[in-house]
Amino acid sequence: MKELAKTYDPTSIEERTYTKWMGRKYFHAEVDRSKKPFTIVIPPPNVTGKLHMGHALDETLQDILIRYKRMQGYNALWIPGTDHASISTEVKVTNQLKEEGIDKKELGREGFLKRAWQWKEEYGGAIINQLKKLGSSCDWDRERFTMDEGCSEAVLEVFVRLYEKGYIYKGSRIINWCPVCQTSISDAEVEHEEQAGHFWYINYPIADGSGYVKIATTRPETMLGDTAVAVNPEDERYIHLIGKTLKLPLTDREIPVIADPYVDKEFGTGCVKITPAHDPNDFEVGRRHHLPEINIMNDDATISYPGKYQGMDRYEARKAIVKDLEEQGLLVKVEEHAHNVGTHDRCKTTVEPMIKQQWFVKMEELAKPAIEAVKNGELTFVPERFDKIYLHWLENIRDWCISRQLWWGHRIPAYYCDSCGEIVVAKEAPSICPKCGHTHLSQDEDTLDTWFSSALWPFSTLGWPKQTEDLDYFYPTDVLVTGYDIIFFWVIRMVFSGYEQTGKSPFHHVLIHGLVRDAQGRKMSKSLGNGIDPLEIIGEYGADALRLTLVTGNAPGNDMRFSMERVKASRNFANKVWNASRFIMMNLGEDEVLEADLSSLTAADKWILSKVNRLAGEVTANMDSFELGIAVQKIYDFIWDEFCDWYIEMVKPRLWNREDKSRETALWTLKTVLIHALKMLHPYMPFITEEIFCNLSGEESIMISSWPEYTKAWDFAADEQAIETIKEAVRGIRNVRADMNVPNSKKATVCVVSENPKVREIFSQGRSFFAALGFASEVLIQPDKTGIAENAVSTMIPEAAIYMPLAELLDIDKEKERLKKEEARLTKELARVNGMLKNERFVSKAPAAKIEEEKGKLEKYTQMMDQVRERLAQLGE
RNA sequence: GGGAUCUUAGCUCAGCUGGGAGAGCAUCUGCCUUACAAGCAGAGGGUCAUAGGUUCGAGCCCUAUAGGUCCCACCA
Repeated sequence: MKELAKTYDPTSIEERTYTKWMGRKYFHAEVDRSKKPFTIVIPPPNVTGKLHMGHALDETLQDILIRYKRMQGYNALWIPGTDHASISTEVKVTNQLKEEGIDKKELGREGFLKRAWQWKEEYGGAIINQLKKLGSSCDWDRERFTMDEGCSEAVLEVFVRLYEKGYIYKGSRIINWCPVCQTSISDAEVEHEEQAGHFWYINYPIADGSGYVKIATTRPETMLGDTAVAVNPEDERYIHLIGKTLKLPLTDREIPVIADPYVDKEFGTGCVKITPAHDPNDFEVGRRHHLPEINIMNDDATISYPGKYQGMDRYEARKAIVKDLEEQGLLVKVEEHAHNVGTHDRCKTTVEPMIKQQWFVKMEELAKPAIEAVKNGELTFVPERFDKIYLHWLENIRDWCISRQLWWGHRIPAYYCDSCGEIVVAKEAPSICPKCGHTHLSQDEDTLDTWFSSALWPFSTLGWPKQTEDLDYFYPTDVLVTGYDIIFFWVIRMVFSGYEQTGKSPFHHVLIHGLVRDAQGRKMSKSLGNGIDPLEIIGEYGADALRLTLVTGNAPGNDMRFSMERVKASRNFANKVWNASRFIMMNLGEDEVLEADLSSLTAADKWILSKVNRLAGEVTANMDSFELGIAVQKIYDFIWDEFCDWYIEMVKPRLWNREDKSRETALWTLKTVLIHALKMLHPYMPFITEEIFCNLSGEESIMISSWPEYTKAWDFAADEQAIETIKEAVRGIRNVRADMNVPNSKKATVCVVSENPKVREIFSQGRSFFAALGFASEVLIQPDKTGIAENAVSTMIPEAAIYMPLAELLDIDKEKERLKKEEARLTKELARVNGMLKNERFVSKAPAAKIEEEKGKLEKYTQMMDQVRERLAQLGE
């Protein structure tokens, strides 16, 4: 047994403890058929990333679950790893090259990839080390990377399978194009934001000179690509125009007026310019009417349409076009108009819809089992409300554009015959064209969306496509912990991929958490500079304090605010635990072996055992239903309020007295209850609990100790009740002393009067600590008021009256005032209870237990009221 | 346009299947009581957004309203 320092210093302990855990391979899990597996895969942080509060929360929740299950005897496996993060990494490497004066394109694909891998090796590990600082008990021997050999193999396998099944196709579709990143992006990557814009009304002359058709647009520059104007077929205003030809201003082209029900008669002018190549709706209309698709832009969003505007940026062209229309008298009017524009979530550039050849995943069939999974309960979200979000997205899903015009990522395994153009999709490059026999085939230049590989993460990390032992045993995983912000990107894609490739949901539960915001409730962001670095918090207050802060008072799916006050409160709790332990260890002898049989325990001992026992039951239930915030709150309250503030104080007189026969049982109880509580706290605060546990128990590690279970043997309801009675008396005494301004140093005789012999027995047994807690010089216990001074101060509890002869201090008026306040409170309570019990409908309809409970209260309050009234009468009221 | 969510003490938030309003911080009053001043003992402070409804009973369930946040959506 070691002496502990006076305040808890996390820094040295955390480092040493984590090294110990790693050395002993506690985090490592192997297939063991004698145990049930419990598996979590980490949401792989980006290799470009630096640990932020969002990660800290995410990892903390996972670590809590893993440590909990490990202690419960499960074979707990937490697989860590990182994501290659195609776009962000590519941007970072490109910028790094730029600083060296190297142009990515000049360097070439191979050279670039070499640099990117170098970059990954150099910086990619940083976040992993940061995760370790949090105490994460990941199996680092199984660390993976979405572009490592195994994951890449899985990607190829899935791509080929889906292609052969017809679920992956290449096609010319309208996609979202980012002119800055110069790549296509998926629908999920487009953020819609409302922007203030304009509505330009423009006259398109009718070719036969019979007038104009007035259209309204928010993007006049796209008119260069117009190939029709559409009206609603039922719009009587325009029926006569259908089939006519219009002169497209600023061009030498003529375009038809067509009818399509897509047009809303009520909106704008009822005439819509159709630009199939630059608007998703127009694209659909165009395909329906076989309209030409005229691409008017280059990849950087400059105008490619031949003529005056060629080479201008899209916004520059907009101004020029508006100006020219105005000069030609074709601009009718301009209105202010707020509309939604799509932006690229990475770089915030306004996305340009464009028609391009891209690879897509056909979603309709794949989505079905994923929808069914939630509907039939194979997959559950915590909290449940995310079901709707998930289902709504899946039920309205569109095909997934998976090709990216980037180099960093999984290159699409499609090969084109240089001679006949045949497409071959295969895991390995074909040496010969199966169609024409030509020997030159070149691979598709594009790479896959970064989420394509993350979608396979729960099984690719376990060895899939090989049917490994690991896969068979650890898959499907149990819980996925992630933020609501990536349900669409990741969760959905993992689920349908899991069903398609493995026939199972990749996990049973999805625990959703919210965002960590700053103290003002703002998102933490680089641009605002309001981010708090988790590592700094760990350095100053310890990982345990940070972890506790992140889970307390937070319900699943809800955002939270992070403030230093809360961190300090957590740190203070760590210190509290530390000092309670220090106290116990100071009192334990050097090599004392403690043994206690339950019959030798005092009521106080049984009371605290009973409490910690019930706590174990409740905490287990809360944790099983992912109510981690509630669970830790209960542990916190137990340790601080019940164990430290009451039990330790109760037990002190027994410890001071070496002769006391119950000293040993007190020590045993202290140690036993503390260990129990530490175990429950361990998943939340792994470091401090490990340090104390090892010092206290001499055992190897709390991590591998067993989780406390509720046991009937420790259920002592009668003793709990007895101690609660004494606590009530102590509270009463403390109140009296506070009200009367009696310092604790001034001790007084305390007299307990109760007609009930059982109650007298309770106080008699708890005499020593009752005296200590109530600052009594002497405790008298008697059946009646014999010998009690007329002017003693009193406080009432059910079945007993407590008197304190503080004659010199007693202010009769003040005493009356106190009693009257009590009388008023009781009157209110009695009115409430009587109101219920006299209500016939309550008595006839409420459950029997509830009625009994209220009857009990009635009795208790009546007794107290009698005592108060009697005392008041005695004082001449 | 659709949907979700929030509105509880001065601040930040809990409150599980409906059964006497809670925590942390802050404020105030006493305490350096031999584990802890990062502490101990107390106190004050809330018509649980508003209006209805269901129920013996509503912070919790239902409906509407107001305000905030977020997500989705092809009205040019």
